[in-house]
Amino acid sequence: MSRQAEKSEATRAHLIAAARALFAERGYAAVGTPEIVERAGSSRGAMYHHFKDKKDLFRAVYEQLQQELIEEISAEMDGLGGADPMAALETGVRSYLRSCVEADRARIGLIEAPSVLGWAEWREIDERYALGVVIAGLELGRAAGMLRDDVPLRALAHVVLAGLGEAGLLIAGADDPESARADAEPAVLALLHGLRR
Amino acid sequence: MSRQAEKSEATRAHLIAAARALFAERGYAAVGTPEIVERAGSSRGAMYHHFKDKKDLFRAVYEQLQQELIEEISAEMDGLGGADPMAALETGVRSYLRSCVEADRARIGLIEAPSVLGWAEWREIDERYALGVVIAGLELGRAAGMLRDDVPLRALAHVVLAGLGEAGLLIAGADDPESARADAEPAVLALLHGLRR
DNA sequence: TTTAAAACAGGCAGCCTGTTTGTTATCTTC
DNA sequence: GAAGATAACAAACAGGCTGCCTGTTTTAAA
Repeated sequence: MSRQAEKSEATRAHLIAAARALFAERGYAAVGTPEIVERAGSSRGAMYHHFKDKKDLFRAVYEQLQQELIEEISAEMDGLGGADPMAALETGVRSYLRSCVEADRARIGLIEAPSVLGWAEWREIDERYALGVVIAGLELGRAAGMLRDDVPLRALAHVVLAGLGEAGLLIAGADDPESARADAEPAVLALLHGLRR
Repeated sequence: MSRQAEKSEATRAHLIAAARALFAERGYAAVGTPEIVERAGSSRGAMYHHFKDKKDLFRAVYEQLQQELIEEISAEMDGLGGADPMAALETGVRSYLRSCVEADRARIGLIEAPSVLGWAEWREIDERYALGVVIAGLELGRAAGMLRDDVPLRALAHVVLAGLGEAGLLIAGADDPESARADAEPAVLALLHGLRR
């Protein structure tokens, strides 16, 4: 990697990290680019060199977040060996909700992203990450004959993922995240189990 | 009602209506107050007299939306007579999804509201409207012994409502809302039926 | 009729965004 | 290795928007 590309990647990463922290803390609209670049130890000129606009920076933050998320979760799911699809789905749910106890993922990914990116683009990105995992999980469950297959899969995955997201918000926004998790987790699992046949 | 209060209420209503149309069309952040007051045939001075700030105007729009929504839906649910709680819930779901075919409710209530009001306030308002209906519906189902009662009700209501909302977005954002509804409705109903015992 | 207050209108200051122009460092090519 | 080209950054600028503040008019009350 060339010296130039290295430095460039570093400032890019600093900008994303600073934006991520600030967006998580106070939201997209309440944080200005001057504050972001100051925290990143950079300048607005550099920022607008690397990103088309503020929204583009947010998009990078969001994709990073999703990337991390599915890496974590699918690692845990794969750890099971793939014998039992239902167990894998359950593990995925538990893993996700556990990660929502630290809350920046929930705020950026579920509260800010839809309004900043617009629903269409948000959905499109999601499809490459979290939604993709859910769809795959449900498909495996069906292939194993463990889930009812008389419901449109794609729509079902959307609805399930939304429920999971809300559970995450419930946890992330609670005074006592651990006890909120104890409430939210059974709720999501109950929905999932209700899909068995 | 005095002549003054009458006129005052009229401009207030005009402002809310204009804001509602514009927010639904292009989103909260992309619409400025100058455009809102121009469409309302009013002035920024008047707007800041009636509302604390732009967010306060949005809040009024959102509450109006929720008000209309639950009036419509609970009217239909009550029309069933209350004999069968599961049928009432199903009717509520169908009624909501039907209303999402015209899309401003979905965009304002589900995409914009959480980020504009913040999750805590959004949830608080929701609790007085849609979430309240869902909680009541689930409680009736449990009282009738038709729904499993081993899951925290409040969390369950949140998760179900979020799923319902996502289904609404799926419909509102689709090229062909009617066919999207044909996919999304069974998905939500499948989750609901899965909660029976 | 006088006084107070509500309803509104317009202007002002401060901030933010996106663009543009300018400068420095790095890479490539001859 | 020198020179042109390009990427990386910096800083100033214009336009727009928000919230506030100061007036003005209309209505209600005393």
